[in-house]
Amino acid sequence: MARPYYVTTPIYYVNDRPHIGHAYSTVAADVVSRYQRLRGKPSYFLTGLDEHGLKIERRAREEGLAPQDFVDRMAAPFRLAWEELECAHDGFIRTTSAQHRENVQALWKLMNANGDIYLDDYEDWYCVGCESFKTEKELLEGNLCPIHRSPVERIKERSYFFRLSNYTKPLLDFYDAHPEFVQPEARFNEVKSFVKEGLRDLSISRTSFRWGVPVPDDPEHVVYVWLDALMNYVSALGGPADPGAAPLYDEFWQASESIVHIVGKDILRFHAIYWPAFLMSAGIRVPTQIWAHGWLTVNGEKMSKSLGNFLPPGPLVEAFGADVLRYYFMREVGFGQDGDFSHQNLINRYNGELANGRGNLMNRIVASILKKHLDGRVPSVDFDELEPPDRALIERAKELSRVAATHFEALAFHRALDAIWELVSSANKYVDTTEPWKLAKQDDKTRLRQVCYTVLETLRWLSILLFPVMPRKCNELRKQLGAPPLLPIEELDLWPSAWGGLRSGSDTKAPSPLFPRFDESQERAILERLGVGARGADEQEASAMQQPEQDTESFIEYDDFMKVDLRVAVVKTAEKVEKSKKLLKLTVDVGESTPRQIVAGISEHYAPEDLIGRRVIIVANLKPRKLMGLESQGMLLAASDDSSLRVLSVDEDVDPGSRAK
RNA sequence: CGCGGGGUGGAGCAGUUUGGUAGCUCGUCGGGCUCAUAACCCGAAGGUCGUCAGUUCAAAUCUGGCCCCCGCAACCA
Repeated sequence: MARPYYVTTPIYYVNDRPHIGHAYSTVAADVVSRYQRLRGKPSYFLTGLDEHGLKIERRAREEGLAPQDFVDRMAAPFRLAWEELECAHDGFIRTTSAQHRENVQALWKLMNANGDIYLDDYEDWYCVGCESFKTEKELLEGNLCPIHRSPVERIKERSYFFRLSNYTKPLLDFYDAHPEFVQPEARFNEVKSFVKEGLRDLSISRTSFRWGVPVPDDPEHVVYVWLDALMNYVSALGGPADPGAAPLYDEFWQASESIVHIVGKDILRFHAIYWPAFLMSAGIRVPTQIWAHGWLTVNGEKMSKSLGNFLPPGPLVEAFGADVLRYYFMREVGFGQDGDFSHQNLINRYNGELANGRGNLMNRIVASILKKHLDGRVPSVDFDELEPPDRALIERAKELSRVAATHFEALAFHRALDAIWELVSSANKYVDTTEPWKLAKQDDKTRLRQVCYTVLETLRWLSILLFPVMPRKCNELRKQLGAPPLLPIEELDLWPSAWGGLRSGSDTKAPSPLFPRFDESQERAILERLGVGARGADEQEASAMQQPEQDTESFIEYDDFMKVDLRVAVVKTAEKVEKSKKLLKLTVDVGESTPRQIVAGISEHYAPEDLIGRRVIIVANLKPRKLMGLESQGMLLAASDDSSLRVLSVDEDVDPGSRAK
């Protein structure tokens, strides 16, 4: 009996709008799920939304909405996007659901019962204006709050901690015992080396905002977002909150053959380290595999807010159809590697592979020969009388079907499609070799029937092999072949292995090309409609909209500004800091008796010798701090954007030590 | 000496585990076919496999050094 298969996407942050990065993950999970289901396995495919957190709370307030109303509104575009993309999820989890919240609390209690949670002080950067903690990464240069642009303070807060440090060894043992736990392998190495460094206990509660799951028995605290978010994979199935009353949990978590989390490489650590540790602590089964896929660039550029090039999937689906976009995602880049989404490339693959390759194979037989010479019906043949080329194609189909299956099992979608396209190509060669148009002229009906049937049956095989990737087109193809639509049935493996499934005598349908070729003018029209290549005024305006608005509350007093002691300094020496990627060690003359040592993160933008003699501006009264063991007695001012960084300097006729204001 | 991945014809990739004619897709050029969505099929050109040295009868593949790119970690006062 086939054992269940469970596959998930990350839950997307509801504050975003769906873009092709989300779509890529979701399509991959859908393809896996459809494949497993075709093989007769019960499969459950989960996606959903992360709806908690400070950012949501704040956005809702800005819009004058209750947080729940806000997330309800933001959830709609995601549901629509997956519908448009034919992603047939079985579950759609929202972290604000009662079922999820109960399960997060249940998880907490289990971890607590295991003695892994304790209360302690948490120390981090805090912005008074926001009334919240900031992570180091959020801060602007010079410890400024990204929102208020004012200095943050180092303060302590009570917080619950998870004894993650106790799980260093159990995790490493687990990794050893499960060599395929993280894919691709290179990513697994990263995870292992991170854990080998030793893990520190993890703060798992916050008191700085309310929009989350309250900690059991201490409602002052809200559960840490990742603990909350990760639990979705279990809570969506019913989870441990309600023992004995969660059949999905029993089937797809407890008894599952495979539990596969598809994630982007950016959130691998949470899935490969924290999540198993939480589950071990709670005594819940750990998933079988974390699959970290790569990132897509768009026409060679990184997707970023400042470029405003987050492509929503909707217009692409409208222009090309869901199946074509799905095909492109799965075909273009190796799953696990980074890749590029290029409109031109999509069109090239469409024309070259879908239209000319598979589409035309269909057309040249069904629309033409079959219709003209065999009444448009699937001919009947005696399989014992087939000739060597026919048998060769059949053998090829069987072999490639097996190969494709192997690759689908391993989530190597591009390789699966590679194998399938070898079959398309073999079939086209077969038609050229057997020359059915000549057989028609010679009126050799027997041979013509054999050739036509062989091609038609190959097409039927293709309609199954490609079904996980292009469900709709495959059923259209089957309709044209006079075959019934493909409906996966539990316990029944529908993957093709036996020749001759296509019924003789069935009527083929009036052929309309499944993948009509785009000519040059259509290509241009599509690209234009999608706004590709015309990167002009609109785009700039859009990105200008993204600039932070002037916030009047963030004005500071002149006196505040004067607290910052800016001085002109002459760079005396400069050298790279050993083993550091970004740091330069400088000594500068600030007109004091001894030069100061300053460590600055500019090594990627300046060669040390270029700085010597420069008159730069430094913050002279900044509290000294050690960086990679070296004390920095001040801070060098520099301006930077996405790609470059330039140090501020003054003309030479100002003495070192002069105040800047 | 922090850990890891990679550098293969114009582009994108496979091949490296288990040394032995360097392969695929796209692009370019030539030919064939004419059933088909100007589609299909065949053939050709194009690579000192990052670099230097070593092992070997033989190295893209094994060993060592070096150069370059990219992740992770550290780090950006």
